[in-house]
Amino acid sequence: MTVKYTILAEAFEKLEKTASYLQKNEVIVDLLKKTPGEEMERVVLLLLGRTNPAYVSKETGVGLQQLKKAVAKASGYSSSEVDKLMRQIGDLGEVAKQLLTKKKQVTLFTERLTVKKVFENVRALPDISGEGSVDKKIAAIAELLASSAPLEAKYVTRTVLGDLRIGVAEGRLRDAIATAFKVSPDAVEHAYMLTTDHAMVAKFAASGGEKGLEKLGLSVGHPVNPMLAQRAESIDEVLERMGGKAAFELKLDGIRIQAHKDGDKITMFTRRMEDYTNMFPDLIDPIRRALKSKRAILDGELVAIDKKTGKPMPFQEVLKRRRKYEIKKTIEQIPVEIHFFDVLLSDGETLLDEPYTKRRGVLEKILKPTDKIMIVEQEITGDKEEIQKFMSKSLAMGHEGLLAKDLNANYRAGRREFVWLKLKPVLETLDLVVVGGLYGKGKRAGFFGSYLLAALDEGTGRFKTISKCGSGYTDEDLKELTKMFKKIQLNKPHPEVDIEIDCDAYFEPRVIFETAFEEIQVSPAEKHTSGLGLRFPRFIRVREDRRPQEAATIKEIMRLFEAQERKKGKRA
DNA sequence: AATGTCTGCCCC
DNA sequence: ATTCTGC
DNA sequence: GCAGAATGGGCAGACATT
Repeated sequence: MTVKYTILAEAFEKLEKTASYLQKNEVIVDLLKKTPGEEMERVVLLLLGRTNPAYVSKETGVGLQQLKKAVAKASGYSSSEVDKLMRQIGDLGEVAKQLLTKKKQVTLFTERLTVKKVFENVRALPDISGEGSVDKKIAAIAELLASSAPLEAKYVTRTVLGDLRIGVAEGRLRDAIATAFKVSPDAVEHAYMLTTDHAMVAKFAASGGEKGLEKLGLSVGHPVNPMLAQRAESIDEVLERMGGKAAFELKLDGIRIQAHKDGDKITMFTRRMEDYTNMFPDLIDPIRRALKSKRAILDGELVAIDKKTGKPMPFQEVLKRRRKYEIKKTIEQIPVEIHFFDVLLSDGETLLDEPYTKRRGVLEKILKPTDKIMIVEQEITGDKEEIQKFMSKSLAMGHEGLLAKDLNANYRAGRREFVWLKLKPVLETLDLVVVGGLYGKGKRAGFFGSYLLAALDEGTGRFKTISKCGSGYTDEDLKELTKMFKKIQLNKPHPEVDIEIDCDAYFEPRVIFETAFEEIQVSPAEKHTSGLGLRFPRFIRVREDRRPQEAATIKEIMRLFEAQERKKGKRA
């Protein structure tokens, strides 16, 4: 039995229109109940805007730019027409719907799209590769769109983009599976934590209820969604939330790595459950030798340490290890090590549901540290001064700060909760000049969704860009800023500004944003003309009291950058 | 062969 | 990654 | 407090273009 795609498209439309969890639940439950077993996997994945479970790393290779071409092709409208509408609406799915509505008035179509066809065609995209593949992909998508009704085209488009934006993700799906198949949300969540596979959870729940879900378990070699931490503002907040005492660990700035050992076989997964094993052949044998268990799943952070100084190298250096070619050469330039802090399974024992202290105990028992494989330094305390000292030590070592962990908490796979807290030093801010704006997408359609910021180069009197900023605004901010900037917008960069990045509008350097960030980085000049970039920029407020000549200067920022590097001990 | 554009449930 | 917002 | 949806810098790789 086949399910028509229009049923899905209509359900998606309802889900997009309502914000209520209860109503969303009704719609999804309805859909799941009428989905036959053989379609369950497709429907569940499509609900999440995907055609593969999260742990399968296959990408379409089609993003907004290529997809715009496919929409143009399918609708018969020009690229500039698509661009124009895209700017107004901020959602390519809606653009596709509108353009096809116009076209479909003159075209009759007979064959109705099925869920299976959409699913398989989208899923096939990653396998199209080699010379000419870009055009082939565009053609394949255009064909799918051409046989879609307008509403269907909206969601086909969004599915290809991997961004359904219907307010459905793991939480809504968990609750709906629970209701539809009469099992508890906790059972669904637990099963998902073990398998990382909603389609499988739905199938087992549908056919076997809670008993069915209990059959699912951890499997070595198959990634677990890593547990995440919330940010805390202060040590006091940490102690309050943790009940006066917690385990504190160094927070390292690298790549989260989950290492699996099954006999001799080692596999490494990232936070997004990508298999990175091949990128780190230099760690395979060390892990194998350091780990006493025959089978195990460990959680840790991979960092690069400068041999000369003993300090961590910038995150940008670690990123260079993320590669397919020239691995051997890069191993020498950027040697890495892993600091483990958790264990999810050891030999026969699944440890997810055990408290932190027990897991840490097991970790210390099964891991014999070496020069490349270590255990994260930890302190259990409730003493504020001691925590402060540990924090200072972490920063002096060149690390990011501390993680605080609830001593009794189990491992909550894939969750970001307040049982793990990150503590970082308070933010700095810079007063930067707004020189450009970029149209927003989705719920920011019709507004500038982000702004390009610059600093003053005192030597030349010119403004040079340092970062975009698209976070920190309230809805009200976005509305008011857009209104204000539309009045003074230019259609080319102001003559006093050096810009490499294309914007939708440019401004005379006049308005100043106070901008928070975590770190100053070196930036390629073809991106930011100041040669510097901000890590994690966010808007704080408009500095109405400042004139552009009072903005931060490149020289000042350069000094801040040097001070920052000194603090981390990376420079003399 | 060099350069440019786009993409990534990318990493953070 | 950070941040805001509706539930 | 959770979930979801906006948005950031910067890296390598895949293709397209010159």
